Amino acid sequence: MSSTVAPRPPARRRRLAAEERMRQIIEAALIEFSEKGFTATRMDDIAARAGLSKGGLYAHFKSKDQIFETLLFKVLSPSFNNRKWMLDDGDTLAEVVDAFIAHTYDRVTDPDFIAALRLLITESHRAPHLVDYWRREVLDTYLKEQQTMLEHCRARGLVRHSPLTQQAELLMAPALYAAITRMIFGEEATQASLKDLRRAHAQLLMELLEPVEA
Amino acid sequence: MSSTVAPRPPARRRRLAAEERMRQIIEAALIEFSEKGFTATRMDDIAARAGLSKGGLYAHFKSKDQIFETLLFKVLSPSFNNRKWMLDDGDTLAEVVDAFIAHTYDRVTDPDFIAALRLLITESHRAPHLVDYWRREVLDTYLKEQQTMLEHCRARGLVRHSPLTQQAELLMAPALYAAITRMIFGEEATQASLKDLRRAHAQLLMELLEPVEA
Amino acid sequence: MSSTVAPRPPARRRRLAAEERMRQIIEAALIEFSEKGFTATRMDDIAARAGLSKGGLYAHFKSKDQIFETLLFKVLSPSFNNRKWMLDDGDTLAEVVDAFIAHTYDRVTDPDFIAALRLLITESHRAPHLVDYWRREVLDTYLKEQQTMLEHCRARGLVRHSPLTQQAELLMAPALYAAITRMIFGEEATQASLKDLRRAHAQLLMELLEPVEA
Amino acid sequence: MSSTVAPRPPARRRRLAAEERMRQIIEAALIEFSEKGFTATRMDDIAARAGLSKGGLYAHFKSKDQIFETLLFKVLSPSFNNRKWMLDDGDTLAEVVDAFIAHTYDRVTDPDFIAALRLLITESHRAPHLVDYWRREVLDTYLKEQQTMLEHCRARGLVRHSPLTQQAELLMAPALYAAITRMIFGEEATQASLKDLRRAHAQLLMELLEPVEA
DNA sequence: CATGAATGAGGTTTCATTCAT
DNA sequence: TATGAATGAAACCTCATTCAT
Repeated sequence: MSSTVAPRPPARRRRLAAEERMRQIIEAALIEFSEKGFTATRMDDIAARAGLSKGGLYAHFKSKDQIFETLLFKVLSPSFNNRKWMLDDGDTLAEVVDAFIAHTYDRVTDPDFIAALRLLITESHRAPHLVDYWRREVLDTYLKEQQTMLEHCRARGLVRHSPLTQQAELLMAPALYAAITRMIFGEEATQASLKDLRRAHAQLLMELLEPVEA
Repeated sequence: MSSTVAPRPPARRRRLAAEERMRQIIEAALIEFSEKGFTATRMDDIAARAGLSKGGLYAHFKSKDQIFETLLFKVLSPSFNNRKWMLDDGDTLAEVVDAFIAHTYDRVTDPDFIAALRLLITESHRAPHLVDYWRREVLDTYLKEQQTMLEHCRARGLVRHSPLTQQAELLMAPALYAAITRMIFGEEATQASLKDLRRAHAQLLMELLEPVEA
Repeated sequence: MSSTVAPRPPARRRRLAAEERMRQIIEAALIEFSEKGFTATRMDDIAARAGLSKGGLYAHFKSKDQIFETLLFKVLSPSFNNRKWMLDDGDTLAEVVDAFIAHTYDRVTDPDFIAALRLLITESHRAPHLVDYWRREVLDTYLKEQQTMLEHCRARGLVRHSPLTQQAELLMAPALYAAITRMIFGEEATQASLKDLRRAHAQLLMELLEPVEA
Repeated sequence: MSSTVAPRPPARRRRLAAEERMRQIIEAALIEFSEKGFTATRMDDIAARAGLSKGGLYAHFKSKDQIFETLLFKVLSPSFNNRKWMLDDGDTLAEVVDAFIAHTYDRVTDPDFIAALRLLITESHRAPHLVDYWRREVLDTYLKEQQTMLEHCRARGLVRHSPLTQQAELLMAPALYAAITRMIFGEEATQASLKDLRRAHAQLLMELLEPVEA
């Protein structure tokens, strides 16, 4: 891309606390790995984005693999996925659905989330143990919580019984569709269709959850 | 030099053999690229799976990139996506939905389809022109056809108006969810949940499309 | 040493049978490893001496370690040490001693032998299993054979009983002394003292083995 | 800044500490260099063994090479080789031989001596001037002293004329054999054979030096 | 056409040395 | 002085590509 030789700014040596540097490295790695994949990402890429030299990475991580594992561990920890997808309580169905849609599509347009999801799809095979753990302890837990919340809303007469209340995955499937589309076609190319899908998604939830009138 | 010129071998045969070899190479490349990504796949890997030596590949393709482009071109051509996702006509809603679900989940469990989708997510940025073309000429066309078909069914009183009839993506979003799950967790680990999701997906379609009784 | 840039002869690519190349590589490695030690030897050094490029080495050996192990295995196999140290039969004690001394000091001045011994001293810890095997199966066997031969000569009245006939190591200890001296001080610096030592060594054997007159 | 100037710590003490540190570093370097060779030894290894950090080494030595030279200089100085190999005077031949054997094999089992000898074999080429000096001023001097001592004993009728009295190297060659064996096979594996060799060595000296009865 | 040895560019990793703290 | 993060120059190794056979 940029074939001009960099003018080489002498780049004064900056010494940071190890913890801070590690944070920067992991953040850089998330972007690079997600954009290009594990193998196509060079240590130089990560180093440049983290603002130190290639060799400097090795003061904090033993290997490229270890950077990856550390990164994936962070990305898969419950705290990373900060509960914003959650269906929440509310006074009316419209409120509940609107809040859910808002949270969900915030997430879908969050670069860090897209990056993490892409990482999971493309490179999760490199750390099967982490992925197994994540599925059992994070994803399944989240789905069960959703289900419980739906039951709760149904008990209050806020929603009706529907396939969604059986399989919480259906709640967010359209948003995943949007995320994948974004991954493949890019942000700009999917701006418009995202809005349409989001609106239709909301309508779908309303239609499926609206209690039948007596 | 001093010997007689070797008789030209029958051209027809050789040409066929070459074409067959190329098919094998592309098939091998699809699997390897999809499993490991473009950069992590070695020419040796493709060669081994295609049953010839590394050097032999270069008799058929000029470079790794050319293999990739040829492969992506095939994968993105309408013929690869052999129309099985299509919502089809039928006599009752149940028939229509059942056929759609059957076709769709056949696809989701087809290794070649999973491989192609993964390739698209992971490596599509390597050939933006192909992806652009595919979106416009194949994907959007397909979605429009779906929409038309839904209109047709509605006109016949087979389905009712619903968010689905506005955004055909919603029709298959749960199946995409299943496909992504398979990609991340593998075939074995998602066998059971796939069946549940499939059933719930069918119910969802029924509930959303069933005409309201007068 | 030679700070001038090599004029880079285009070095036509020569394709050899794998076996022949491996022989050349091992021969080159023996010299380089022995001269500089394992770690200080670069793959480039071995490659240059073997007449191919660094990358080419990896067509024949998986790693530097594998080159080393293969080399040590060859060096420690009985065939490498071609039995020239052996005390042999003869008609008179002088003949026996002269033959032994000749064989032994031929060995001590053989660059390949010096290289192997140096390798053994400096780098044997890298392959303890090979060294263990060698001690048990090669060295101890050789010492036992020597002892047997001494017994045989004694039975024939050719030599008398002496500490040497109990510990065959004493037979060649002075030659090892010479070898070590050569290693430390180099060939040129030890030329003269080698001759003196050799003569004294022969006299020592005569004096210790000469049967006492009745 | 606003506080009182720190009182200068007693200069004497600090200087001593530095000297002690250097001693520790050199001792650590002897072990590490001897075990792994110069190139394979990392500054970290030396630092760890000397009980400070890598950077700390540079407060005392300018470079790895300087550590090495300083070390070799110490190891090759006459004081290091504290005269224990010397053949000494005595009242009877048995006494002389026993003392010599005791001193010599003490040396052979001294880890520092083994380390130094190994260093000499492996890495002496890095400081040819030191080695040259050592050969001329230390080793040859020592051999000459031995020779003189043998002459002295012979004059007293304690020993007879023999090849040993011509080439003092023969006196200790078997001990060198033992040392080399120890280097290659390790301490444990050579415990038993060392005792045998030592006994035979003593007998050999007796047999070669015992004056002939009139 | 096919093979696989060979090349050379480029990637990961190591490590002596420097320097901010 | 001491520490250890940071640098940069290699070193090992990989792999797309070429080419002799």
